[in-house]
Amino acid sequence: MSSTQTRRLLVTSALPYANGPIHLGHLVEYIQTDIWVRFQKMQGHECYYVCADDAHGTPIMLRAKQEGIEPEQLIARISEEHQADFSEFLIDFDNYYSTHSEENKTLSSAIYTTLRDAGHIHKRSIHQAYDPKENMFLPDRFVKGTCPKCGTDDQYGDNCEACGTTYDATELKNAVSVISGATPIEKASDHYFFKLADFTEMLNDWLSEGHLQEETTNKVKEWMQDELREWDISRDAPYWGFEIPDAPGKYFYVWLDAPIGYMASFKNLCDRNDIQFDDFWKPGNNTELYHFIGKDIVRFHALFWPAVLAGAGYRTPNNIFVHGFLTVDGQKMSKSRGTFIMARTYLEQLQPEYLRYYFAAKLSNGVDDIDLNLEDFMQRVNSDIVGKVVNIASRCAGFIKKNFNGQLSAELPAPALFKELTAASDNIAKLFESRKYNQAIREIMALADKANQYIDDEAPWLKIKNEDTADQVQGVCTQGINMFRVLVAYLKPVMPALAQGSEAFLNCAPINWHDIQTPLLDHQINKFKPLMTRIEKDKIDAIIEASKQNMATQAAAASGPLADEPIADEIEFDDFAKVDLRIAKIVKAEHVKGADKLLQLTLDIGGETRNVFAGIKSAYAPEDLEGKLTVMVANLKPRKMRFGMSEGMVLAAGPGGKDLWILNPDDGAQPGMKVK
RNA sequence: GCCCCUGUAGCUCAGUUGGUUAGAGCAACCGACUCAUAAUCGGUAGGUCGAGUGUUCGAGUCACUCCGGGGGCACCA
Repeated sequence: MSSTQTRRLLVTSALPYANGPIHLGHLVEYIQTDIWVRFQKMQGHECYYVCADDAHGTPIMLRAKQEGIEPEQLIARISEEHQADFSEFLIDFDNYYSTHSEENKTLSSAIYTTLRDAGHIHKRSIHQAYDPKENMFLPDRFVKGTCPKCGTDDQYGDNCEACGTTYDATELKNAVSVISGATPIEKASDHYFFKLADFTEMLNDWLSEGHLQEETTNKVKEWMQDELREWDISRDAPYWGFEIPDAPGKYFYVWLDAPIGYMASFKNLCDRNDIQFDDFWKPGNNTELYHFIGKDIVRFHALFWPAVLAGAGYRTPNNIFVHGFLTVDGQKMSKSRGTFIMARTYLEQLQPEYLRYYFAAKLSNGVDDIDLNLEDFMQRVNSDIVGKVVNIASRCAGFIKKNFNGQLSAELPAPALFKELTAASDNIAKLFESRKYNQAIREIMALADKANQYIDDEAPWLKIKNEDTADQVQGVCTQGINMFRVLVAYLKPVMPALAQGSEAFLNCAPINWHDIQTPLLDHQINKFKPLMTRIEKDKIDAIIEASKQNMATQAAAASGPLADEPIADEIEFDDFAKVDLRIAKIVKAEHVKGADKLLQLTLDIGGETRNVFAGIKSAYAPEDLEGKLTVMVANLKPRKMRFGMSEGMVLAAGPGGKDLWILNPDDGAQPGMKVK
């Protein structure tokens, strides 16, 4: 790996959406990328790391409206927050920009125009749900109603969570706009499509060149088996984004200008420095382009993006590095459990490098999810970094300072052992290069164990007491401190601040990958100060507690139940009276084979029993329900469901998932009593 | 529903093209040491490799089924 050639690399992380704060899930990617970039730079390569806020799209437009501000104000504020979080996590972008920029507008328009002129854009009319009150077309996620197939209420406009049917938003029954509560109408509109199928051959070739991880290639090939459909790249006004040059009232869909945002951010960097943009984006140059992304956006990056680039005369990426998602304590991050942790919440309690180290210790080059196990996190960081690595410097520094005036010896007493550590350099470099950080960390820690063993064997604390051996102590500790220096060099991409602190202690120039072959000898070092302290349990508890509270206040503010689901239109008393609500006793509750969300309930309503399927499996175990009283709609027309007839409906409140609560009458109510 | 990934000691993970008594770190326990941020060193113990069936002379490693976890099924960013 001692490549003497300087590589030229451009690296990106996915653009965070300018609609909310950075959380630990996001950070997996930025930390993974940052480590890789720092490693490349340490190798002496010319490497640029760019990113930007993804600042367009309907959700941002709506959120700004809700807050009563302009979208520009919203994205400016979010961008500031994002950048503060990244910077404190030591994510060292060469440029952090926004997709709402002149550069991006110019590039998006130019790319679109080229594609259009080459015949890759197709215009046709489509029918879409339209909110007559807000005068806007509604994305599927902004329409809710009753599933046309199974009759489940409160489903989004794309597919039914209960029966899994997919449909158009226009097919929903009793549909309402999530924004205004109005009934959407169907309206035709011209949309612009990118003819992805034109690039089928190009993409097949590109895939077979082995650019992607094996798992990703397989996934994309699977998609390629179906005919590649046209990709809708336009949205109707009102929309927050760039207007399409030749189509007034039509805007680029956010997913078109977002990846172009990578280019725009880099363009902005080039214009401020002496870098040739075309060297990195035009074909035929000896530069490398890499995108780090999560597995949720593979489709956009591995199909659309290369096709768009190729169609517009640009180069395609060398690779797209896909990583998995973050789970916390083995499960999806959860707001109610307090494991939906914001970057800011973490930073208020703990240092960023703990997390950088832990992620590094778990990240591989695969797409598997990684788990942040909080107990393990604490133990691992404390043991590896504080107990093993930093300890080496800590236990040697005192002797050197006290007995030898801070002066290192002129030679190493165990050069072979030192060589053993430095000889690992190539292998560790190879592991970083191939993003097997977990293996690199394992190697580094094994070396740290060797260093501690050496010091134990030499027992400087005994040697110092004996006049015959006291002068050996300088050598032993010099050996220890030099081994520490090698370890810090290996860890520097992961823990740059630790490295900086170590450089101050060692009184040496910034450590790079290749210096370590030469030990520091006959050299004055500074007083040792703790370079890293242990993680304490109460800090972690504080993070969980604060995360729970965050969510509570956030839920209460902008996106409360009333905001999410506005109160429906007024009704007459007679309309209400039609609904016959009865107290019901749950006599039996059981799982339904094959159903993800349903429980089958047997309800006693005072002499009569009803069979009801309720979509509450995510929140209740059958045994928790049996014997309970609740409220049901008793005169609802029986509905045939996949698993049988459902003869009524149980009333429950809440957004869904774990957060779902069935109604409970006060004590004294009896099965069959009418609720009025 | 269809599809993908995943399930190895208490925890986090290694386990190469199927081949001898399944490995490591942390935690636990015992011992040593006291230079060091209750750090370090040596040792001990701990696993029916999610469950079952199959293929095979032989399976953690291949196939199928089931169970648990994560995710995808575009127009949602």
